[in-house]
Amino acid sequence: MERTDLVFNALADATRRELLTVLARTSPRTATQLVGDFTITRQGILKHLDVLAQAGLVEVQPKGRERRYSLSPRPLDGVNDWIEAINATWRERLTRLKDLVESDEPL
Amino acid sequence: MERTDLVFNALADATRRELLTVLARTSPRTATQLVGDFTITRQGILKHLDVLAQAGLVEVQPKGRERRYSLSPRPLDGVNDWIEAINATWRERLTRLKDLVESDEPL
DNA sequence: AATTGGTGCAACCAAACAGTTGCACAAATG
DNA sequence: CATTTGTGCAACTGTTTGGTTGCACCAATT
Repeated sequence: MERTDLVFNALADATRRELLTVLARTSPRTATQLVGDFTITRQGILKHLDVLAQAGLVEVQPKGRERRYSLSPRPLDGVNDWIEAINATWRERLTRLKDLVESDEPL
Repeated sequence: MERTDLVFNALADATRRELLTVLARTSPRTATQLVGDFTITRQGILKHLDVLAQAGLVEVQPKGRERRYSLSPRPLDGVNDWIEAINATWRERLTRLKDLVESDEPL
């Protein structure tokens, strides 16, 4: 799995997106601190945090015996780029169609 | 599963993203036409197209005995909005931190 | 030194999923 | 009418994954 794929995959889960939202508001936080905001176990949260970290969407900073997680939103640019690429291709295709219709060529 | 969730989930798969890219370039296309661009079966493609349709990212247009699929990129706006929301919260948090540092208050 | 609290690792389970094959049906074509 | 070609539906398989419990470890506190 390459980077872009990891990012999209990480965003595919609602709990993980919620984690990012929480971390955008208040970071860094440890897994145990995050448990309160969710209904699942700390281990469950840790798995999600790991997926997010693999995608580069979250950074871990060990501090004493704690592990503090904070948001790292830069990979989201890649998502924007991909979407923009799709939109560009689509717009260009529409333009081609429009030109074709406006030219008085027969079908 | 609500709409936004369906969209994110649809984008999580590499084959589905590839499908969208192909459809952005050349649509509408039938499932059988699309097979050539991939290594998987028509049935596999159909499953992916169904997921994309559920998310509103693809539209189906029956024509004779064919079923023509075309891109419908509007749900991608929702993704952009979500990313922008995250970025906004994050920026605001950074600003709060900066203000806190610049005010000459003691720690 | 003993206890407490935060952490990671491993095994396990059930559900979801990507992808397949097989078949039956409907619409074009001859 | 017979044949071909595109389609949908259903069943099956292997793998992934979200989530759990249990345990061992390590650092801080007393």
